[in-house]
Amino acid sequence: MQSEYVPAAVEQEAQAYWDAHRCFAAPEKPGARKFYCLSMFPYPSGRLHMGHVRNYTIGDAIARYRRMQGDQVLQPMGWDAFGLPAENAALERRVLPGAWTRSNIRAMREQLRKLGFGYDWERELATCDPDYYRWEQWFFIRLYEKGAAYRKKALVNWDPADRTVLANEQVIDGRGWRSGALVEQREVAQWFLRITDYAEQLLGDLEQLEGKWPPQVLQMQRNWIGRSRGAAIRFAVDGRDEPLEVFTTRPDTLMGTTYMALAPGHPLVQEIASKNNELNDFIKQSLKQAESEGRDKLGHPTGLVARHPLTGEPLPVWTANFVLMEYGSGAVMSVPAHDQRDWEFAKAYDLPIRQVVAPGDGAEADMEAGAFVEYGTLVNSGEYDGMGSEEAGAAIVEELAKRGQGEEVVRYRLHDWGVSRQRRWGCPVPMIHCPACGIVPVPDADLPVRLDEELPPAEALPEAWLNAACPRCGGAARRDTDTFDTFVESSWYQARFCSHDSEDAMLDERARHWLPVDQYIGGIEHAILHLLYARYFHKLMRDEGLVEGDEPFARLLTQGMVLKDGSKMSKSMGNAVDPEPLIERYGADTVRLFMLFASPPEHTLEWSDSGVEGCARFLKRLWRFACDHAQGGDVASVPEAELTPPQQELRRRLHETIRKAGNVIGRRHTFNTAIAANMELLNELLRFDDASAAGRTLVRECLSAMLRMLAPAVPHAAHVLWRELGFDGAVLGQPWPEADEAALQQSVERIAVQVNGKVRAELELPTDASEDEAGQAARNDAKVLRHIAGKTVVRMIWVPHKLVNLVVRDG
RNA sequence: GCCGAGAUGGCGGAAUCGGUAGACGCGCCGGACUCAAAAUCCGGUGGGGUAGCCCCCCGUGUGGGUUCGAGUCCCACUCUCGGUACCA
Repeated sequence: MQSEYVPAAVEQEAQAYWDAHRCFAAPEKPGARKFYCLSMFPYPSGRLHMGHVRNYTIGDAIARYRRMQGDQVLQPMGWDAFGLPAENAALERRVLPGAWTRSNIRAMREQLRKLGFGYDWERELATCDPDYYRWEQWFFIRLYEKGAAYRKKALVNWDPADRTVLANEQVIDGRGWRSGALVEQREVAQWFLRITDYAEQLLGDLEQLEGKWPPQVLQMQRNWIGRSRGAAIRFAVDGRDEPLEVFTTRPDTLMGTTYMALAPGHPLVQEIASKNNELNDFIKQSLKQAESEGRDKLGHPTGLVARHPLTGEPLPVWTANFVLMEYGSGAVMSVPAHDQRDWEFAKAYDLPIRQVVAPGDGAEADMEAGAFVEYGTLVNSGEYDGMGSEEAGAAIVEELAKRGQGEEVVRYRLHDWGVSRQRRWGCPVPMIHCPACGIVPVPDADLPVRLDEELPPAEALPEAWLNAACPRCGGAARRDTDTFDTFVESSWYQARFCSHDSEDAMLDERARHWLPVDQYIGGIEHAILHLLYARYFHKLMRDEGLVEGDEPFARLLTQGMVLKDGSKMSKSMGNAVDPEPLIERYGADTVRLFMLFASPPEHTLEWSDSGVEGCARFLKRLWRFACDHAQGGDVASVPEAELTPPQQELRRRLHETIRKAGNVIGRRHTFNTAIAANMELLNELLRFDDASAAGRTLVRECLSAMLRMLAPAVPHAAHVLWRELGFDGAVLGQPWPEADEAALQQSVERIAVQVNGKVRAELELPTDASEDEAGQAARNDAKVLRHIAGKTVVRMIWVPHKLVNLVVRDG
């Protein structure tokens, strides 16, 4: 055996073994306890970054740990392969997006293999494979057929130079991020998924995830869905048939309404503006401005007059820049006395402020200083005077309902999900537009609608691709030219991994076997969009009978960012550390060990070159120690009773380590402390100088347990050392070590002695010492005596196996 | 503003049932080996007092509280990080 640790050779040997024995293939075994461990799949940018390495190291360590617990583990890997960078690369380097993407996948797959992650590569998928997106198209058509997908015109960011829709993130200071052209708001017909139909479930089912997902992720999802309960109230408008509907969470303030405010994009405003130049100019101006809090409240009167639903009082109708078309109905009843924005607007345009709620404690609200926004007691509200806000609100809604002018409603911040993208490198929308029949889905038999991967994205789609016969009437028709948002692909990949090779169905019984994902691991940056969409898709698939259960990810671990010099590692910051040279220099095991040891998974991880060195040193020490032991030849096993006290102590330390490591990994995934415990144990072993048969037996017991405990973190070194030491089988298939209760027993133990809560001495007592014995020993201790001399012990606290606390008082 | 998480040595972090704060690693200091260096090994390392570590005092963001005993529980603050926001 090589007494010097050469990571490259070690890692090659271990990986060759795993490959040859298909160790990570995950067949379905009915009856076995399954564990589906999934790390968020990467976008194939071409190279792994340190964030990937951390993410996948954590996932792999958990998967390997569960396997040693006896679980049937599935851990797949794939590629989130559609997206803009491929199109940009195509434009910049004259390559095809598909070729570029696939070559990146090859490079990154090689990097993942070098790191020794235990993936079932037979299930690998890329979302740009027609076999994958075919089922996405199939499923979209099912959604369309049941009304869950629909097409409507929507305002979008339109880049006139690149002739495409841009995501909000791609608009910088009102200009397209690539073209630099001024972005226009344009109405374009787009596909939407009716996620708002599931808002209530998406919110309610978060309860199932309580304690299993990080609390901040649950809260972020709740905020994003943004449920609010309130009232829809309709105000008649003079000279119009249609009333104006508003949404308010404060119906109790209805009597304080002094004007109405509409979003500049409100249809009513748009209509009037077409005949009113001044108003039209105002709208144009206000639409141009980027939305931001704190900007001045600007408005313009529309000339319309609305009627208060209870009093009939005339209320001027304004358009105002602080009213959002995207929330509620794009119109608000303005109550300047009790809403700060309404108040500021009223001050700016000299509109009346009428207080109708007074502070509940009888204090005066200063209407000149600002709005009084809290709940309180009603005033100036006729029959509602004296009621509390909640009671009054309910009474007012009841009265409105009686008159047919309003009712209680629930509103969400969440909007339907616009999934159309005017991009080439994405999943084609499987729809045909027929002049006679309208929108007609592509028949299932004709799926997938394939992208033309040979066509450079800068070139226009050829007529041959665009033209299609209408599946319904057979007439000339055109294909939909949009592709899906790439978030659609990543919303169901976890299910397809289970049925990766199913040719006649999107999913099969294997998906029901493996789902839900038992442990999902990924970055917090996906806390809202990806995780919300994937939860939504799971419910859609459930309602189509494809999967069972309400949620796709039973447990979620969000790993912290990798920092260097205090800020996130990134190319743009210039502080990125490339994993590859590090693996070359130290080996995959050292990199993995550092990732797990430097901090707990959820925390940020501060990069440290010397920290990596420290991990490398530990592995070298472990290696050398194991080699030295192996060179000592075989050992005979010796009955436990014959152990000397130092041997017994080492054995106790071993089993304490086992207990601790199992505890912290199983309960909290804090590999850092499990590794630290093993480092301590190695330090003990290095001090343990005992070449007797019993001593060597004991060392062997320690090594056996240590290699198993370290295997999830440093699988290659553990694999080779396990074999070199002549243990049975491969360490990968071994059970996790179990702590031996008998070994944990000790005859004497160290007890702290406190006087008035301060530690003053340490005692060595028999483990079975009684309270009286402990008290006596404590009082007789010289150090303790100094602190109790001349005082009265009024009380003694006895915590068995831990401490004695003498409570003393002067005199 | 609102929501969430957090604050422990020079640094990353331990101590998650209220019971010896600072495990483990890094860094630093001293020593061994060496012609020398690297590597490796051994010892020390919260601050202060002090005849060296025999001991004593202080110490987990700040100020109070509960308790025999608080990093841990309660109240009030400060700061940091993350998310989100004219959401009616």
